[in-house]
Amino acid sequence: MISDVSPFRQLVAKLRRLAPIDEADEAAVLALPHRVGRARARDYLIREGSKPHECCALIDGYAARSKLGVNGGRQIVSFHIPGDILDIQHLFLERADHNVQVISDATLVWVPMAAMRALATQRPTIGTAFWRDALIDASIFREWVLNVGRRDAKTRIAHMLCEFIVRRAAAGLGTAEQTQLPFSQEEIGDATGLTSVHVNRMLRELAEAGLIVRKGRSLEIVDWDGFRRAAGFDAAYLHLAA
Amino acid sequence: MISDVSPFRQLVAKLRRLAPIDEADEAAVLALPHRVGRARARDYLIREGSKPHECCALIDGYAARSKLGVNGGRQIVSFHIPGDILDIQHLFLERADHNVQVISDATLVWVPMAAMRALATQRPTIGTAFWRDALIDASIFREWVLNVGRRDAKTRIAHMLCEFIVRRAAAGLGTAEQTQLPFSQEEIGDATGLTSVHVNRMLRELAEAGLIVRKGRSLEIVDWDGFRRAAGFDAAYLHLAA
DNA sequence: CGGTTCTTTGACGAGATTCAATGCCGGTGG
DNA sequence: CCACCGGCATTGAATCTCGTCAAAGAACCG
Repeated sequence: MISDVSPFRQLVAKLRRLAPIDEADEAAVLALPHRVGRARARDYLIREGSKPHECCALIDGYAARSKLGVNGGRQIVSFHIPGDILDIQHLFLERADHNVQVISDATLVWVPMAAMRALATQRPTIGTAFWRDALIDASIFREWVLNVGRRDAKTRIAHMLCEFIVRRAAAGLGTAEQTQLPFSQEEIGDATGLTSVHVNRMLRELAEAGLIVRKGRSLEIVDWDGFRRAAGFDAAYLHLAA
Repeated sequence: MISDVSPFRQLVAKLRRLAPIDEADEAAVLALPHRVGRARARDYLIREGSKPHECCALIDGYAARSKLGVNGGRQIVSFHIPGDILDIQHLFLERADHNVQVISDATLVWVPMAAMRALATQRPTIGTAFWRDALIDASIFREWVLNVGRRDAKTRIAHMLCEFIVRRAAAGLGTAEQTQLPFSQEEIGDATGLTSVHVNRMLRELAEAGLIVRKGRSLEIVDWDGFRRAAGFDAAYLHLAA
């Protein structure tokens, strides 16, 4: 399929939200050597222990980072939306310390790591955008430690969903009430440190409280303010204002 | 007290472990404008919501990053040792999204943020070291999400202590058997998402298993291999080899 | 349609929290 | 030097949240 839209459109939009990049910066991104790829739900993009030589960014679909516990249990440590760079850490770290998987069918753009590194150094504003992106990622991980460590199951699930919706909205991908959340209950469990069984029970309670509606396998928020309040969600840690 | 040792000695050593910095790089660090400060156990260095204009690094003592839950519960998200930069994130993010507290009496060096930022851009190798430091921090946060989300209480505590000991050893601050761990049981609980009561019970079991010895308020590992095995600890995520 | 994946529900058990009381240690001041 | 005090550590009992196991039902896919 030949498209008149650059595979870097979402990425450029994201970088623009992170730093005041100019036209030369944008041109440099668009000129990056690359290939576009597709992946199907559950495909691995990066495996723990590997040494990635390409950097990939999401064009369409959703992805998750995860680690495996000794008992075989999976812990998802973050979710990603179109425009996100999925492995900026390998600009400066050789070996992957976690897995990256898509959780829906997805389209991706792959760029040689060396080209990304060169871009970051030759275009300082883009370098700053990369820095901010990595630091915001770290802030999100900290919030997840708090989420999993100190919130009860219902609040925990709601908080994780709030974050996803707010990030999605900030990327111009739809408001809370419009968003169909793409997670299975098992994925929600793996992200919150709960079992899918318990996630199911909590979702039922959230539905009984009139905050969400479950339609088949996906769910929607119907009372955003109430939901946000139930989650105790404060978006400050996302550092959305540039 | 006038000292012939630079307040940047530990920091330079750390940067050297992260990237091949040369003598000019080192000279640039040593020439940084700065002031040395002291703090007492439990003092705050950075408060959530503030806008730091100085960057601080630990010279002596220990520190922790923490966030507060709605119910008032504290979640510690990382511990820090001498040489660590405590707020590299504020090079590119305006507002603090978490607290930084010292957990023992400590000595610190403060550098204007603008000077640190200039150092990172004018000395590319130091910039790389900063990048690696930030990315390794993020890797540690990911491991903590897994730790708190998917490991049982005893393993969780052991894992967190293993990490601390290994990082300390990597900084040349003593081996496992020599190390007197400086944590109260409440701090261990806040770091692992447990109550101090339950931490107490788990420490007793670890002691009964002959892995640790508790002396008054501090504790020591007596069987490092066994302890490491009990924790299921694999140091890969610390990215120690440069 | 047939198989697979995901959801739902119940009964039971385990692990962690809560509450409350006691003991220990180090520091401070009389 | 001793008495007191505050911060931690320790312990037990009762409780509760969440996990485990198991089975059945619903939605989606080719």
